Amino acid sequence: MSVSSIGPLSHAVFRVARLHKALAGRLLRETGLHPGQELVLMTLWADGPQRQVDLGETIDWDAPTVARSLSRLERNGLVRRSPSPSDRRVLIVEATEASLALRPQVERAWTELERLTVGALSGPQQAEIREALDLLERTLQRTDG
Amino acid sequence: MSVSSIGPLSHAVFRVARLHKALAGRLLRETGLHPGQELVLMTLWADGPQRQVDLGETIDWDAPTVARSLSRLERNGLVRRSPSPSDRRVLIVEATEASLALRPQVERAWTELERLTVGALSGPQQAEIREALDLLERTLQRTDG
DNA sequence: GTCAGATACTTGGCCGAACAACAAAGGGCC
DNA sequence: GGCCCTTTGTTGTTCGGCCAAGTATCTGAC
Repeated sequence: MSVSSIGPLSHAVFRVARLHKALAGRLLRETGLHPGQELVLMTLWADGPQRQVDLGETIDWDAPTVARSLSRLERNGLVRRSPSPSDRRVLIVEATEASLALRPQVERAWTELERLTVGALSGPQQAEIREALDLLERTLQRTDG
Repeated sequence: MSVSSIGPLSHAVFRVARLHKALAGRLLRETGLHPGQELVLMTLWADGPQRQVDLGETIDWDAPTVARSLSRLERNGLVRRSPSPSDRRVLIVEATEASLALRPQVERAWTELERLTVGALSGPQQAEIREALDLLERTLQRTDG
């Protein structure tokens, strides 16, 4: 009983995800960012200063992952955290001015990532794959808890 | 410029992969295995003793990941490594007898994972998604190097 | 035989990601 | 006011995964 004979769809998801993440890593290389960090920065660039918990909600990370990722970005001067005046539990996160220098590179990397992922797929094929992934996501979402 | 507006397909791949892996983690919980370790064991159960590099080839992991994962499995008594008589560089890996006790649970978990991933999808929808993922995989594979 | 290059594996470092356990602060209820 | 529960964020631990660097061994060209 090999892996693919028991769970062909699951195995395919595994492999696609690994390939995709590795590609993202290669494309982000020049920015010095690791896959995932660009999600944080892009969210902060797009939505502005916000609480950590809201950031985590947007990119769907749990609190510890957000906290540690921000610590690393803060250490590299790409992110700033300041206490909220209205609620002493929360920290307001924002992208620093220094981080803006990376924005063009990051957006170029993501555009390229999408281009390579879509590849030579035809319009209808792209739409099909997108629908398929959305369907998978909704199905998996229901298994939570 | 939000993440999904720049790379909707890439973002979808991210989210599906994360949900899927989290689900695998929950299902494997009773076995005490972490997602990924079951791939190693299933390969060894199916294909028998083999070199680390061949194992890595099958599950598509790089050498350091294979080495460390095997160290952990060896520490837990699920895997045994012995030197090859014909080539003193290589180690032959095999699943231990103790690991066989986990086999039914692992295969049940994977069956359940596939069932939940497929969800309520119709036959044609399943075939479509599988084709879509295969197409994605082939496209991404070509970006290697 | 010798030496360069390929191959097999390990280790160190970094990161994302999950779970658990914790501290601090807020909010509602009595 | 005092109490309980929730919310926010942190740290500890473990894991998969990548790159880079290093060791040991094999192989092939000369």
